[in-house]
Amino acid sequence: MSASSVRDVALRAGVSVGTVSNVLNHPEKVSPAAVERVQRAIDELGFIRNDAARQLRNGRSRTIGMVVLDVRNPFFTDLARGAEDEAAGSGLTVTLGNSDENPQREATYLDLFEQQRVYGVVISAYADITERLTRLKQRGIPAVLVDRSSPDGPFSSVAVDDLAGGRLAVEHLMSLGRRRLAFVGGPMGIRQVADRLEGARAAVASHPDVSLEVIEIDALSVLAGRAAGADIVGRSPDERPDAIFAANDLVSMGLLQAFAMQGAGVSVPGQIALIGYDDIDFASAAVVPLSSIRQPSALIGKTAVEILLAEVENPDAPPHHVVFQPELVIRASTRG
Amino acid sequence: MSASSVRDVALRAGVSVGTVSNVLNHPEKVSPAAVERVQRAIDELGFIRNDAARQLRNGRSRTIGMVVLDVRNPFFTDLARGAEDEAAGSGLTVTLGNSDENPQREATYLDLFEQQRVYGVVISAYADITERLTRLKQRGIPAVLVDRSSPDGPFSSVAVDDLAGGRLAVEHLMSLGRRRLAFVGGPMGIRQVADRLEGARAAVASHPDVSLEVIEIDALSVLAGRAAGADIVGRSPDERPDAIFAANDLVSMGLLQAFAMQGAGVSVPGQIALIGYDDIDFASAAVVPLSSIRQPSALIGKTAVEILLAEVENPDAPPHHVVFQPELVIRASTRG
DNA sequence: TGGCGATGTTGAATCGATTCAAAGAAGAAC
DNA sequence: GTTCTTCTTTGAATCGATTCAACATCGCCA
Repeated sequence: MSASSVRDVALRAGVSVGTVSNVLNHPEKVSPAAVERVQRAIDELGFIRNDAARQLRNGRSRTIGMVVLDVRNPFFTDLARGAEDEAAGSGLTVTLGNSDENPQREATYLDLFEQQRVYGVVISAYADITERLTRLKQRGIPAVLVDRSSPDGPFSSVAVDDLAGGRLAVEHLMSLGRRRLAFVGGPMGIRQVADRLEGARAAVASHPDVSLEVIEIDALSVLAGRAAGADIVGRSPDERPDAIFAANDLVSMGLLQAFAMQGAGVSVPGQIALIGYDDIDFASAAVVPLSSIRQPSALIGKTAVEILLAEVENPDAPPHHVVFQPELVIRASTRG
Repeated sequence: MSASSVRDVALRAGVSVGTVSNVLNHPEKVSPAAVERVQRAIDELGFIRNDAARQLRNGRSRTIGMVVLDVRNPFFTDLARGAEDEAAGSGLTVTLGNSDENPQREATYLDLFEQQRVYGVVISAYADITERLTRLKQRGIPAVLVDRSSPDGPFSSVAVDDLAGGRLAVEHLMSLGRRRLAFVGGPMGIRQVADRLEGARAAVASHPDVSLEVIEIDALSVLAGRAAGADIVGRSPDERPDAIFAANDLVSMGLLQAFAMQGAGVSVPGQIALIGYDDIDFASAAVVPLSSIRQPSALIGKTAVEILLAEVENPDAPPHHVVFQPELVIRASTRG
């Protein structure tokens, strides 16, 4: 019934608690005979280490805290999976929190992780949390920002060049001969969104005959995309854009749903060419397979954890900044 | 730099550690003046409770461990979200683990949760883990099975009636006049898959003119669905089924991709009607919007946590078993 | 035989929050 | 002034794994 402790194991094996602990943590320091006896005692008693006690003593937990903007977005689950696999290699776990683009929730998770004295934090930030992260750092908890390039900031980051991504997307749309472009995304407070838009603007800047309308939405979700799409459908045909760059694939899927809806009858790519961002699995399975800007999601997560591990080893090293390049994936939604 | 403890707070506030602890946990037992002084000291020192120490003393953590078959399946993220929201109401957190339909990973997570002395476990089981769960229970850690009806088992469960779901799906396909049905799903070791198939078989049983072919796949993923779809496309047209019931929406999306692929040219629902299971958001955004069997995913998660909380209060109560009824959602893939 | 190094083992001290029996303070009642 | 209540506060003991200085043992060589 009651859990057994190292003391019970020691008693049973006829050794001291120190030896039991050594068997668990530094078996090379213990004689084979003792290891054997302790192992048997552990098995017989069904002893399981108490993590809380280990943590208390060690001062830090074996868990990495991760916060993402939206767990329902496959991009982030892929990211988390990459992080988890890398962490597992060092015997660490990942706790995944979902901020839902809500500063309140984001802060709550960071507080929680601080209470838990997590090993480190990997976060796709929404609000400006420099202050909180600084406090964590003072406590000895390093943080790595993901999906956000902040080459000047005090914290390490792993990101994809969203400016380049935005440029890629819009240049592709222009290469199709489209001239009345629109960007659908938001909230603009999200750095990634702002960067993608900025990249788009830069690409358009050198083409005086091309216009770029910005349609701001309040979340990067299928629902928000669908609502924006319904608005566009409601316009007279000549006021609609002839190509849309959506801030991510969920939004572009929502747009597509609105366009394909009975009675809407906006053809993609005929009337409107459509490109998204992230290249999630579902993008290729949409009504019209969606073009997208691919990010190496799992690799981003993996890299973030690698950096985190390095920072725990060497807390005073200057921040690392890794930037991956995105890749254009062309499918039916921008073809023909 | 170094974190401050209750001792530091007590010193600064000029009270004893007991009083500080009482302010944190039972403020009603402390005089307003003392509460005020302690609060100020906490703020000034930036004191943050050490969870490991609390846990060690309390014997159990404030985290619920959850294991699902596939985090990339929106059904499970919805489930997790429902659980998380309910848990938050009681000041609890949820750690989400992903077994990937892998008994090894599943076991690893359960071990980890046992080490962590989690508050309770919510699991969508893959392998037979009765033994492990029993051990957890002896340790005082209750478990609730989700997405699996086991009315006779020793553990509480929250599920959807998959037999009924299978029946619903197949009856719908038959009502369209289809006669050469196929079930695509697997591995059969997954109870939910087996139940859905059994429901399908039961529905077919009373229709001697209807056949049900079983196409077993090795994972419930888009990829596995696509592979199965390619096989079907490779058959001569008169050997193909005229309706398919897929074990979940990911599989049906994979099938659909294969059918819609250039050169495949299998029309849905013209040549093959297609219905999935779970009714994930993406199902309605597919090439052909997919019919499905809807499960109240968030509600399942929420209910599981409710039961868990009750079991911690009252460990000796007999297991609870909740079964929700699924719902048929008809879309273009089985229309016309 | 004594001395030295190498190798293994010991167990008290430690991490930090919580608990609870005991002591203290303030007030009420006689 | 004394006794009883009631309300607060105190601080040592506790949870369980880990650490590390001190101790024991053994073999080896001078």
